[in-house]
Amino acid sequence: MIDLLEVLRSRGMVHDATPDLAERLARGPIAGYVGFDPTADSLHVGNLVPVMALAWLQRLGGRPLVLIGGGTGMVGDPSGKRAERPMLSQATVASNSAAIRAQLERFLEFGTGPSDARMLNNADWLAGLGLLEFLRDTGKHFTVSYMLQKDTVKSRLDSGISFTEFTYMLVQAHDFAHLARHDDCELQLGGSDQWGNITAGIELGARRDGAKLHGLVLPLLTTAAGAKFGKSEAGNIWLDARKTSPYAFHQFWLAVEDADVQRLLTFFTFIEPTEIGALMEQHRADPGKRQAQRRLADDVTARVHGAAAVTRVAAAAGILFGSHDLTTADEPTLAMVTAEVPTRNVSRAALAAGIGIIDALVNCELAASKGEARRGLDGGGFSVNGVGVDAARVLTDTDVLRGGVILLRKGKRNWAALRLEG
RNA sequence: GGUGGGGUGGCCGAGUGGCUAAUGGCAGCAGACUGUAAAUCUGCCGGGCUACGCCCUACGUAGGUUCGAAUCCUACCCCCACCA
Repeated sequence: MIDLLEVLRSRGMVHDATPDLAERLARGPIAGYVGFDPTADSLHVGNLVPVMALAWLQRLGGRPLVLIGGGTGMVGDPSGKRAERPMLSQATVASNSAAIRAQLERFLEFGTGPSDARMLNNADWLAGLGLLEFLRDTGKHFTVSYMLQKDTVKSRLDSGISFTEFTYMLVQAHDFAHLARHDDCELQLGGSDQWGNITAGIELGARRDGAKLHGLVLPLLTTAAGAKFGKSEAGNIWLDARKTSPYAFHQFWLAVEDADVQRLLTFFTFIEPTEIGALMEQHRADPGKRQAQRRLADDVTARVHGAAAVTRVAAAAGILFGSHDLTTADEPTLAMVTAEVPTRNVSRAALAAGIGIIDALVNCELAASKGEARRGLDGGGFSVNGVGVDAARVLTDTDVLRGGVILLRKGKRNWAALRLEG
């Protein structure tokens, strides 16, 4: 039987793993965990690599544990000097966790069976943990020199690291050992930056409890251009449809550059490597068709937003990017488009009086400020119903298309709709 | 507590009295070319306005000197290194 390590390796998803993991996997299914910060009420695509790893773990018979950092989220990893990490209230953690769980259900089967996923919150055991108890049971097993050798600490010595951050690895180690004791968890997965923290947990398990624990870290995903993956001009690409519309989500994957598609297909879909190979073959034969990107976008969007969303969104994109003349498009076609695009209402009266293009653009958030709108207009970056406009343009009733909308566009692929109300 | 260094726009990093809304790089946005790709070239890149000009806000914070300050002075806050 193929094991987790083989599958992930064949997909280039193993950055490093503890040496005995292969042997352990050969003996049977394993429970493994990944930690997530409950700092937002949604996951974003950057979080998806470990999620996929957990999904593979489950597909191969293992039991995925999702650890919500309700406790560590309060102290951990304060980046930036001014941005003091916000204290999350229990209520926020609870609602964020619930939202994250709902998203994870798209990838994992939750339940109580032997290979069903479970969600845990480390606040449950960290909140009541006393300092003395922690120092005795966990701190005692680590030397400072061991901790100083960790890259995460070493690289921070010059720029400064607080005691809290320094201690973070012990808290995470404590979590791993706790899960090992109480939930038979023998494996921790995470990004490659987690290696030090994971091995600390393995150390603790071995020294204190005589447990044999394992770790596997995934590569840090960057684009071919070296940029951080998962951001667009609008910021993070979220799984939550209210934060990133299914249309925008699908577009994000569709616009991926050639140099990245193959890797993204292997990371974010369950498609077999041989099939991906064949797909890339097709893609190279006619890159302009973007078949690989289409497959990627459809696959991931279907998993996150459902197959129906893919159909809708692809149809809308076909119209928006096709050679359709929007001014003559029929109502159903336009309805399909406007359903996928951010929409603002305008009153009949306001439109009759005429709406300046600058105000309209700011109003529908295609421009962040009037100045930005003006500059964009000067550069020829905006269009109304597919026709380029300048700053003097005023929107009136004559711009209203069938179905009562006006379509505004910035650049090639940022759309917004004004809907006539009443 | 001492000594030294430092806090500039999303990030990095110049700038030591007016020519500075602040060089340069990165990131970002738009245009051209393409394939909703890359590369390349071009423009933009604090905000507002009844605009070829004007008004706000901005160089850690608060005062001060000056016709004029990111640049000088004072106090304070914060960060870093070494020492105690």
